[in-house]
Amino acid sequence: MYTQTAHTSAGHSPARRQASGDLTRGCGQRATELLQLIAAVLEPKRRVVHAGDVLYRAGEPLTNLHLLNSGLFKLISLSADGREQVVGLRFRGDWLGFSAIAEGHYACEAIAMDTGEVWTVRYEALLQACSRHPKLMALVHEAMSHEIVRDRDTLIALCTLPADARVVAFLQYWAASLAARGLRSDQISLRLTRAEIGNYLGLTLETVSRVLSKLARARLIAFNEKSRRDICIPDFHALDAFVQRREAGVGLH
Amino acid sequence: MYTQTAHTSAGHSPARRQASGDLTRGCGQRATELLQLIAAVLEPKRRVVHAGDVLYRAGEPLTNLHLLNSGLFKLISLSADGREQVVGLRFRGDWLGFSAIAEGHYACEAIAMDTGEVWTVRYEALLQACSRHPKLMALVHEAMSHEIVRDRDTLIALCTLPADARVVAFLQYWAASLAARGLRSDQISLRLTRAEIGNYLGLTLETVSRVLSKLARARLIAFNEKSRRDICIPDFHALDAFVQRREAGVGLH
DNA sequence: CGCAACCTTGACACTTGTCAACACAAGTGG
DNA sequence: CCACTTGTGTTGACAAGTGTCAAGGTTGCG
Repeated sequence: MYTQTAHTSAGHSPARRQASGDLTRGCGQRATELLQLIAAVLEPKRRVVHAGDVLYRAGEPLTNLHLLNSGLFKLISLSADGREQVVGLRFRGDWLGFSAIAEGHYACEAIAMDTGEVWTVRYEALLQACSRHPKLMALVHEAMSHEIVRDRDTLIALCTLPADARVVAFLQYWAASLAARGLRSDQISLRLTRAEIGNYLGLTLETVSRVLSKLARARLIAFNEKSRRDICIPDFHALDAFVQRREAGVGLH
Repeated sequence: MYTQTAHTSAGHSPARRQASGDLTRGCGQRATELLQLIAAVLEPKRRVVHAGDVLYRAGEPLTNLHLLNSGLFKLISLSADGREQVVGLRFRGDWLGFSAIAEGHYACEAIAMDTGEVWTVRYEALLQACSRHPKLMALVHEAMSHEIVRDRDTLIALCTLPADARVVAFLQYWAASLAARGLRSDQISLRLTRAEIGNYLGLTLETVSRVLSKLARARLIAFNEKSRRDICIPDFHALDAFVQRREAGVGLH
């Protein structure tokens, strides 16, 4: 789609897609490592949450950071007129609240999409613990850096991919997140409505619906009989190929 | 349809303008504070760069982080097929390299757009210094958090704003970045081509050019006679109003 | 049963990308 | 000096992708 060419790149090829394959394995381990270390060093407050629970709201002063032990959260940025924008999803091992550190108050709202367990630590206590435990500090930095990278990848997807590729990328991201945590990834149950997915991807709910229908017709995904939010991915490779084809097709002329 | 109005979030969104009055001062101070502390504690290597210099390339192993004392950098993410995506801009006081911490190697390429001075510190040394100096650790965390917030704001702008509002938001972001560092912000000299701006905003260069021409016709901006990359903003408020009107759904051309 | 969410599908409009042509400035080499 | 090239920016005509609007279907629930 963008005909701007970039030769000079020969040296290094990030190969983003591929890299995430490796990334997933390491990630699950790191999550466990982080959780264990936190448990040992900081005695986090543990708390069970249910779908719809609000962990924090935008504007609240930052006193705690949260670590997701299980479950699923969505992060929502609110504008004055009440419109919402989904700005992120969080799985096991992810932190919640990093974005609050800069300004001292939460920049978004965290809502549970499912039953799960949240570990909460005081930010001050975490800072002190980091001073004492270099390993912990390194892990926290890694987690923040990881969030930066992930946001950047999202940005690239939104900037460069057409609607159907975005939806596919979303499914792949979700599946990869499951796989990284050792769960089966060919059978994913989206906890989001079409409107929320569209919101997250910068699309309308109708477009999301159409793309999913198209993918289903092409047998690249299959809906569960009961719920059209439960999606089966028979062949990841075929999905990949689908996106590649779109990119190549538009790119070459 | 797009009814973003001013309050909370800072960053790319038009909302930031109001807040940036306070925020800019704080930001400039923080930058100075950070630079002083780093200079005192870590003896950074200082180095002058010129337009086009490459500070690091994607894939290089992370050993150093960099702090921008003056000048301007662009961050470029390269995909396997050679396409480039501008994923960020960096000004005085900003860090370069945070995204490399997670994976241990740089995730993008940093290219100087102008003459400037870069301070470089070894990442290991920074970690150790953070253990000894809680204040430094807090500042580093703040900086990373700030990067997360900024990326998120960019994301929202790209997801929710139409083309002309994106360009306006980009100009406002640039002006705010200058103002935050104590420079005059009504006279900004973009160091980017139309293609680069479009790339950053998820638009084509033609669209960027058209929007800028339209803004100039409406007297909301003015080009310098010599270079059409030097842009004058006579009235920030009028620019804001332009975006608001677009969002309210009033057609105008 | 009615009601409220949620999802799907179609018709149409509009924003934006694509393609093409041209203008301009800065080099470069004859 | 001119011709030529290269990079950049502007503008127009057209097409494609996506949003908008509207209608109807399904599920779950009081």
